[in-house]
Amino acid sequence: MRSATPSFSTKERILGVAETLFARHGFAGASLRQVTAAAKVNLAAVNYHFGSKESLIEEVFRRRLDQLNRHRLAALASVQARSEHTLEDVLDAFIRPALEQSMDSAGGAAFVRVLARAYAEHDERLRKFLSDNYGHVLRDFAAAFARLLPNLDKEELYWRLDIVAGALTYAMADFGMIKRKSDVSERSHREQAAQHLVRFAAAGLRA
Amino acid sequence: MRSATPSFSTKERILGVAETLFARHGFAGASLRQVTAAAKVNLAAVNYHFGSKESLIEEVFRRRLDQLNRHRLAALASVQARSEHTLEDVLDAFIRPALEQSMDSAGGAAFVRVLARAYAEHDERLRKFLSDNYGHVLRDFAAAFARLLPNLDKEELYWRLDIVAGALTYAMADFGMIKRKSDVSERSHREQAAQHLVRFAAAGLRA
DNA sequence: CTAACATTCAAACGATCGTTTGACCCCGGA
DNA sequence: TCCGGGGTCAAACGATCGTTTGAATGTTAG
Repeated sequence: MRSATPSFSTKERILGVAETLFARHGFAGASLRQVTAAAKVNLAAVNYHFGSKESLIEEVFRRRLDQLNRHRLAALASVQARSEHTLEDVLDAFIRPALEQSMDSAGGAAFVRVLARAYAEHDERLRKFLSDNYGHVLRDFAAAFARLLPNLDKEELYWRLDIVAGALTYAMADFGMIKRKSDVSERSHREQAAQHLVRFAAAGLRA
Repeated sequence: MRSATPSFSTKERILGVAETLFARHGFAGASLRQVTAAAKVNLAAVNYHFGSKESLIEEVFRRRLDQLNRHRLAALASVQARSEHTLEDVLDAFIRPALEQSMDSAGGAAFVRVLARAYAEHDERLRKFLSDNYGHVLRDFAAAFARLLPNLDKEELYWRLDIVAGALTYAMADFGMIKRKSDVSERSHREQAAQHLVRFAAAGLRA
């Protein structure tokens, strides 16, 4: 009776609210007092459960990225297991898991916006954390792209992957704001969105 | 180089330093005390010359965007004056002025990173300010794209323009960090970069 | 029941935030 | 010469920041 959502623990409520507020106001812009107030928990709960604001931020990433990158690597492995696969297949393996996550979980849509923020922030600590924990995923995909584009020299490939990654991150972050025709369901809308992104990125990589 | 020369007024030094620190730490992350210390001016100078931190942020944008968008509109008009012009021409009119600015002025490179931050921030006040003052430029370009892509319905076009704008903003923001071959000059490097971006974006829009 | 531990709570810590104040300096026009 | 206003300055304002404390409460095992 103490809370409207007693099924969620204090830790989980903090993570969920922090995700939303970090997406909306940035890491420096959202204060722990705003987070704990919205989560209906005591201010000290953050430092008790996570140790510091910095660690809370990392935990917000870890909770989603572990699952997301597992799905991405699985999708990539599935694609590469086939005798033949195209650039579009690899791009789909990268994009679709992010779209799925932004759909199925309530905070998933907020998290892709957090990701876009992390992309824009050039904060050294945060970049190192992401690179240390999830850098191997991006390297695997880069290798897959390199195999499919043998005529492109390495420097040029990295160039384009950088643009593609930035474009995809921004595009996915803005998904929640793009109006859709009312006669198509949410799922088919995202389905179309994924196909558009894949074709767009593939055209850019092959140009 | 001559960062603390007395030939620059207090106002100009504040604007220059604020641009750099906003690019590095964000609008909420860079404090007025950091700005005024780096600019070697008194803390109160910001509120004296600009009124508030919010107004300082707007002035940082205004100083660069006025010139940037003037160049963009001039380039667009020049392109459209020709009897025939392609998608690549219009994209070039949008991209090249930004690249020029990021090259010729010392703080220009920092400013495109500030722009990328503004893109990631969904702050209501900042978006309204930018939309009110520079929205007509984007509308002019959107109309030019629509004329060149008559088979694309409006909804799909806005979709792709959103992706393209995000990709270009991000790519330009990261220009300073992309390694270039040492045997090509800075100018020719940017020249190649512009061509790559244009071809990449055109392929995505036509896909 | 009691002891031991886990969690929550109100309150306060020192640091830093944006902003304001009022004295002070410099300098061109009476 | 004096005056007055634009500019700079150190200092302080109240608010808010992340973090810490110690007591109160809840939970679990012996």
